[in-house]
This record gives sequence, C-alpha cells and structure tokens, in this order.
Amino acid sequence: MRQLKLDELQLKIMRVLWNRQEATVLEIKESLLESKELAVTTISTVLSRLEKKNIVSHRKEGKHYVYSPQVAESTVKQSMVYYLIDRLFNGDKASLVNFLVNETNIDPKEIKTLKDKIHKTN
Amino acid sequence: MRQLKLDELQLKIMRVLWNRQEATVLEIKESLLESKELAVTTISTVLSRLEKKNIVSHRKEGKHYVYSPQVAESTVKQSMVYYLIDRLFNGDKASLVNFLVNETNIDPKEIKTLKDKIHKTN
DNA sequence: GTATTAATACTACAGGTGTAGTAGATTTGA
DNA sequence: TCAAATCTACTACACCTGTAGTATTAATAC
Repeated sequence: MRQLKLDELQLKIMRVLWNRQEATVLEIKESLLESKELAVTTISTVLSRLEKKNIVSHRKEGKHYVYSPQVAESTVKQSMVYYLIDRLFNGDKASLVNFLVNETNIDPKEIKTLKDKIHKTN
Repeated sequence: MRQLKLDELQLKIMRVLWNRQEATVLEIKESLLESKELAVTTISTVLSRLEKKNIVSHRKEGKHYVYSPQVAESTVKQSMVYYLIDRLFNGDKASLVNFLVNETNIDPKEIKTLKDKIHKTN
C-alpha cells in the first residue's frame, strides 16, 4: 500500500470509526462535537474522499449509510510513524525513541512501565 | 509557535539547511540530487514560501541569496512528533514508545542502548 | 557603460484538504 | 400515493503544496 498519510480531520473521523467499528455520518458528527461543530456535509465529503481511496467503505441501512474502516488503525499508525522516522530521524527508529526520552519529558511512572516493557521484550 | 508541520519537499530542503547552516538555492539543488532533479525555480518557490512563514531567512551575497534556517531542527521535530502523538496516540508519549518497541522491530543492540539511556534518565 | 549572463520574482496550474451550500433522491407518515 | 422530512450527491471555493515557465533585475566582463 502506498503512503498512507491522513490529515487532521480525516484522522479524527477515522478514530471514531476505529473505536466504534462502524458509524453513520450523524453518529460521527456527534462523536466529534469536542472542537467545533462541523456541517454534516463536511463529514460526508471527507468520508467520500476516504472511500475513493479505499480507506473506508459503506453499506446502506434503511435511510442512511453506515461507514466502516477498511484499514486498521495500526496500519495507519505504522505508516505515519515510519513516515516521520524516515523524514526526521534518518530512518532510525531508535533515534526517535531517544528523542522521546530526552527531548520530551515523559513522566517517571511512564518510564517505569516502559522499562518493564523493554525488559520483557529483550 | 503555531502548528509547525512541514511537508516532504519542505523538509528535504530544511534538512540541507540544518546540516550546512546556510546554503544558496544552487547548493540546495545539488544536495538534493538523490531522488529526482528539481528545477531551480521549484526550490526557490518553496524557499520563498518558507520565508513567508519565518521558517527560513536569507541574506544577499553578491549575485545570490544565501538562505539559513530560522527554526531549529529540534523545534520542528518536537512539533511534528507531538502532532503525531496527539493525533494517533491520544497525547500519550509512552504509548508511542510502546508502539515502537512492540509493533516495529528495533534491533536488540538499539534496545540495549535505549535501556541504558532510560536507566540514566530515571 | 553596455551587452551578456545568471539570479530572483512573478505567475500558473494541478491535486489534496477543510468546509459547506444546494440540488436531487429516498423514506415515511398521513 | 403524495407531501414532508431527511439523506446523500454534486458543486464550490479557498488555501497549501509540488512543480516549473517566463519575466525582470542585477552582476560582470569587456
């Protein structure tokens, strides 16, 4: 699969779909009311575009469409994380982890969890 | 500073500037010949746009302009990494590290270095 | 000082995204 | 079955990016 880079709003919408497996445009709109209120048509438009790229699909249910994701969250994560690593960290994963540990302050509790995790992994 | 999200080509160009402190359009063009050959004007255009956003600046030197970065690489990294964390990992840094350790395979040597680092940090 | 040369500025255009209005289709209540 | 209600499809538009051609300006060699 090609470069899978989703933008802001696209991601917000996908997050809803990933969380609920599927949703209608209205349901998505409700789930998003956090920030600003978006027009239903706005969400529809974004969904159509995502569908054109096979990132979501829909089935008809009575009056409305029910959308569901066609790519897993982890696939997108993977793709976007790698994009960042390639562009910003010379393709060096560890270098990103490093950056995270050094240049941002992860709270000690989190570091502990992490340590355990890494111990187990190794 | 607002959302600092640079795109592909913009980043490529910035990388050159970050590495050399400063460079002329021609120098940047040379440094980029890896992938496809870009028109000088293309690079110029991108630089102008970056300048409009105060991401680079230039001074005149004889016939040509010498560009230099106005934002540090780490600033952009920071911004972009946080963007990803916010959008994809619920703002949870550790969760990204986790993802990196679990869902991608970092080579054991790297994990060791990391372990040391984390030990020191804590 | 003027012609030549070489850089930058200006203009353009296509494709993606955010955002939404309006027209058209479909379901449903009476 | 027909009107009202409610969806979706279509159309639009502004802004950003990649990409580059052409015009203009400035440096330089005679």
